Amino acid sequence: MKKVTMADVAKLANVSKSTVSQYLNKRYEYMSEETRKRIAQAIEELGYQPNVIARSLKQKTTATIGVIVFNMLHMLTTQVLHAIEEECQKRGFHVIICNSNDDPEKEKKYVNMLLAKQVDGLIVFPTGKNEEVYRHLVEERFPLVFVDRMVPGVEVDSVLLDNFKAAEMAVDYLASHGYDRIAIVLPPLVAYNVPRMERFEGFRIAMEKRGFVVDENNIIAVTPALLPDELKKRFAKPERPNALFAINDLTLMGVLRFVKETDICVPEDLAIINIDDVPFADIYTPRLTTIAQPTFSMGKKATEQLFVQIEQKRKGKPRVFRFSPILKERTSIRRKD
Amino acid sequence: MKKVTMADVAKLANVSKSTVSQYLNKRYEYMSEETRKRIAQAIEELGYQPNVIARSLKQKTTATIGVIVFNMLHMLTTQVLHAIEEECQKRGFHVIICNSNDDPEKEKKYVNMLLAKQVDGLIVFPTGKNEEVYRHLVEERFPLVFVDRMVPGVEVDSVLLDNFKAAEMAVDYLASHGYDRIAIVLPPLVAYNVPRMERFEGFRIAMEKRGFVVDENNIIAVTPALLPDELKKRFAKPERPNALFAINDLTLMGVLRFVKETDICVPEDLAIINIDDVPFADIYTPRLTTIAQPTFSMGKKATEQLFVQIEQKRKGKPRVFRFSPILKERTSIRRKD
DNA sequence: TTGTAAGCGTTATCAA
DNA sequence: TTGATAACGCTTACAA
Repeated sequence: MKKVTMADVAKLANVSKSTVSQYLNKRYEYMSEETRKRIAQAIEELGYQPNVIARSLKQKTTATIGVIVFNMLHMLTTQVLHAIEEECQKRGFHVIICNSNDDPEKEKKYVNMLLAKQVDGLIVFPTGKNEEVYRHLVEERFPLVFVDRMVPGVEVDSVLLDNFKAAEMAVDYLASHGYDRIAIVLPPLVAYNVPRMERFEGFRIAMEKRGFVVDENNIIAVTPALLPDELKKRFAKPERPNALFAINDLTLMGVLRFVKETDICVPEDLAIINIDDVPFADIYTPRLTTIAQPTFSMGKKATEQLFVQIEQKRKGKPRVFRFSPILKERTSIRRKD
Repeated sequence: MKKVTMADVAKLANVSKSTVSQYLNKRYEYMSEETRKRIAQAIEELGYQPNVIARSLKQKTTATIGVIVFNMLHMLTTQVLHAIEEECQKRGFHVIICNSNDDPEKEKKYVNMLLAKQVDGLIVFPTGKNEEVYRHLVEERFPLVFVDRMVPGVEVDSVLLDNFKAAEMAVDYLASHGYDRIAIVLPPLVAYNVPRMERFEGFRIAMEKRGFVVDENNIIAVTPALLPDELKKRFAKPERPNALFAINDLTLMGVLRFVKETDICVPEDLAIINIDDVPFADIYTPRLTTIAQPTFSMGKKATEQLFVQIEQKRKGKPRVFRFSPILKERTSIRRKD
């Protein structure tokens, strides 16, 4: 459809391509008012639009970054993406979004495709299983930032929740409200999922610090779909927990489903706290006390950090930015006496 | 960082660039096993990766589409985007995502930037206020699909919910369960927001068909933030509604907030139904009866339709694809006698 | 079966 | 103040 090129404009304006190029790049200094006008008019008349691809080829920069996420439907992802897009928008950059769906093979393919497309940088919510791929990027000093998770063995600027603090916050809040039989609810632990590990470790440490013993029965590690049943089993056993700490929104859903299927009362019989602020926290009964991630700040920071790398190619030591969780005090926990 | 080019590979393999190009494009037919191997090895050795930008310049196709949405945080958006990404992934295409934030100026700027970047097509969740921009694209026969909303006056393939049917579904379900004082809850009506208008019209028509009169008091059109207060005012007046139809998830939130701030019982005092399936529908008490949009199918269809346009440049009459809403029967409505 | 050379639409260098 | 001309890295006739 669109075929009008710089040459056409040049011809119509009776100047050379180079002059048009000057004009487009606002190097007006040595340009007569006269030609400037003629070019402007020619552009207008032809409805000319520069071809960014051609420019990119020459300038070796595309004003585009790639983002690879492991779960597009997750709320954290949505919100961080929103912030990334906004930051890029400010700088005139575009964002290509790819969904690895937690599949390392896809993730790897995407990295390569995006590099082939000459993106200027990459923000990745990593699956955690492509060490060599990322290590290679680091060696090449390719601009790269991790978000949410990190890849063991790869040193890269990373933006993460302070997971230890979040777990500690949960335990402390529960403990200070008089709860003493606290169970943690999470998907099965796997080494490559760093936040999960950290939240679990944070929990264990906080419990010990408080002088609680962590009963093996109170580590409920099962995939969210099986959670309601697993919880029922647990609650059939003695020494029921009186508080549940769900390490993310998905496990929270499992917990709430369980609660709904039983006659347990929250917070009378059971206190609930979780990481990730969910949109219905305020309208649920009781209103849910949660530990929110500052998703917007995290996305902003990740983008800013990527641009630091893009602008000054030589980068210093990679830094890990830990964002403090935010306690949203509502009513799913009540002081117990 | 990456500087190895086809010429380097050619040199190392002792062949010409064209031969390497043949190889890369899998035109092996007239290539000796011998050279093939040499090229493969040279590529391997140098870690060569083709520069897609250069290819795009020549081939006039970027294997990239642009998507402009008016609200990145909306669940519908997230889910449709997910489907779009997946469909594109299958075809080896990438997706550039832009957020117009319902600002027509931004939307317009994005359209132009994406065209400059030579995207092969555009999927837009339109603000509804850029008629000329889109009209121009249509004239140029540029591949374009609208999702969720349409732009009055622009004839383009569009993927939308069957909003009339959705509204009718709500009224019918409520009526058949014995509710007779049904109120509709929605943001203020504006002409460029087609789905909103359609849902409202659908409601009005369905009510009339059922022989109900639509009391002006039962059209609660106010921005979601003010909704709880507005509803309180309404419920202070006589002839309270006994059922509420919220036209989307955001207004639903307003309704639920209102319910929470009062002592109204759902579904005893008040039945609730809404468009958009919300993730907590199942765990809310009572479980929420909703009218879901088939978001995944919609995203898939939009993408397929875009590729139809991309592949056969001459397109027939634009089509509007209306997707049927899906009633998710839960317990926020109970038979009334 | 492989190589030469001419583009693709810009930008950049250097003359004029 | 403006214009030739050579890149940028790849594809593609056409030749050899």
